[in-house]
Amino acid sequence: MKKITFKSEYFNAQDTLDCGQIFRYKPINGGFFVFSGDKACFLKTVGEWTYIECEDEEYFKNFFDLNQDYAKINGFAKESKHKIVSLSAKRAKGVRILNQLKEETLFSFIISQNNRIPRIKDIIERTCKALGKKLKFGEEEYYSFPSATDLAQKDEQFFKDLGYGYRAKYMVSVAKSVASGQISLDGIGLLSTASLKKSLTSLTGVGPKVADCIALFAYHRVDSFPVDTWIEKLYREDFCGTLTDRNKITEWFSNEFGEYSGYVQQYVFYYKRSLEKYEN
DNA sequence: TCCCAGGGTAGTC
DNA sequence: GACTACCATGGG
Repeated sequence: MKKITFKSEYFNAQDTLDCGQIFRYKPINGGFFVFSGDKACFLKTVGEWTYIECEDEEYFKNFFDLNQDYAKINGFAKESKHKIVSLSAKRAKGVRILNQLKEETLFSFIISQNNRIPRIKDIIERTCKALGKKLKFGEEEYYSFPSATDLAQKDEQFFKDLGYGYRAKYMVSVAKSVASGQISLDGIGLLSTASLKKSLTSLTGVGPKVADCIALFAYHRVDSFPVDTWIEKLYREDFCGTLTDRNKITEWFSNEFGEYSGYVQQYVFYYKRSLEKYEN
């Protein structure tokens, strides 16, 4: 077991995990088990220090985006003329954009459509338990995220029984497209962000918002700005926006924040949702 | 009971 | 191109 120790005021384990970009993690002893594909680690933040315990050091260094200059990123957002952005940047300064696996992110965000985060987590956990490999991280048992090939062998009823609802048919269709090589998730990584999103939305069940999330969380396309119901609400309430077409709202935000779009989006998404939690 | 959730598809005009 | 009904499920 290796231990990576990292000092930064721009890394908070809970804030990074709890902002809807990742669905497989589990709190323990003030820290978290974090799962990605068939790998696992333990993550804990104490003050400005963050500890990562894992076997595959290089994988998790990249996973937690340790090579990015978050002082610069957060600084950009803090100086924004938009009050909500600078405020969010201060409150959510420990949020980072993870570098997640392509297949896992694709299938996870297909589940996410018109759904709630706790329920997304439950469905993914049931899927891993049903199809993943049983593994151990220290004393902790966990299941790997199943491959597209494994998913492609199941029918619509299988996914319905796991609680997918109407998304079951999307899983069947997309799993077959990926498993058959009809689309190469690595191959499309060579494309421009616009072409990458176009390729992703060619899959049944992947629309513009889900494609934006995959581009951001699995391909690190930080010029993406996913617009969901929360962001649309924030756009109206905090930016006094008048556009109603989500594609145009995405375009507006991307033009406004350029190469920092993805980071700004996570800051404001986290802040807006945490506000709602405290109010209720 | 209705409303909503990290929306997308297919049909209509 | 834009508008809209419909899509499962579960929590508030």
